[in-house]
Amino acid sequence: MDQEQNAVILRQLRLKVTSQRLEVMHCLGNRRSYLCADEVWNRIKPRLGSISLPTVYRILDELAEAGVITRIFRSDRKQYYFLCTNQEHHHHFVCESCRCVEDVDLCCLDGVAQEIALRSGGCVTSHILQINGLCAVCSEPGQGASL
Amino acid sequence: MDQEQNAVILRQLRLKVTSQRLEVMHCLGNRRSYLCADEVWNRIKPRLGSISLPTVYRILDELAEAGVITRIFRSDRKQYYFLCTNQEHHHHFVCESCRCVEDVDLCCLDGVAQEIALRSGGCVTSHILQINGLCAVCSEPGQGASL
DNA sequence: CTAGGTGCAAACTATTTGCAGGCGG
DNA sequence: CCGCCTGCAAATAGTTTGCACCTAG
Repeated sequence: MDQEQNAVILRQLRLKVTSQRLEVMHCLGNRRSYLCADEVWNRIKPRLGSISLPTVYRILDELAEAGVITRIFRSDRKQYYFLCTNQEHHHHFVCESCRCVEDVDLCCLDGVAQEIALRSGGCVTSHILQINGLCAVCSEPGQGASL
Repeated sequence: MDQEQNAVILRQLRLKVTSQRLEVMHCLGNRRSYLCADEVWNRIKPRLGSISLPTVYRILDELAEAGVITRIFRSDRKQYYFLCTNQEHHHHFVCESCRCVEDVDLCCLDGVAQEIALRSGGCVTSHILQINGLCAVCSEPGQGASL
């Protein structure tokens, strides 16, 4: 059961352990792909009896701020969320077809920060790196699930 | 005058050369920082007499699709646009304080694409890389303009 | 018991769309 | 003069907010 681990995470963040928060975390934690707010909502509604959409938004937002879940960028103007347990600094390879996400360990941030410091004197505080493409399954001809 | 260069770009994209399109390009082309749609709108309105906001949205969108301008990511859910003339593959260092943008030539995409191909067999089609921080001026204590 | 969390309904706001008229090529 | 482009007004939709009630600690 991951509920206990999720409860520990919530306590560390000084957030109360509520069934709503546990369900949101459980929902995202049990998949290798990302979801948007109303998809999370629809999945956990039957399990909780009911939960309001604003609550889902609030929970997703606070978990993302805390770094527990990651935002996935897409060109529609919706927010997507992915939960990964990898604590090391890393980035994501996101399949445009089936929405699955794989970890990518390579990151060139050190080099970039150095270049910026040397060239202009600015300092780096954060960065966004997301790789888009087709996963192994979806890049097989005729295999892709369409979004 | 950059109007003639911008007109050439529009013709290459098979877009009609209209005063609205020229003004949007001129507005973004004359700065080292990014703007959102309604900021562009407010800046070019007086120069054109009038222009509608939906037109600004349409122009920004088609220029971004064509790769003439770049989208800048921020956590509010607005779209920001930056025009840079650098045709080489590169990324941007974005100052969180004054909105200025500097080019960053380093990109680890090749390594990443290789890692993904080797590890799982997926293929990379695009990537997002944006470095956030404070530019040289804004990282001086007491210098930063606040957004 | 009490502060933080949730539900509800309503507001907000960035962005999009349909359509009629306008103008660039 | 034809078809792309624009303006207008209205709609869309994701997300946020105010407030009263509730519940975890």
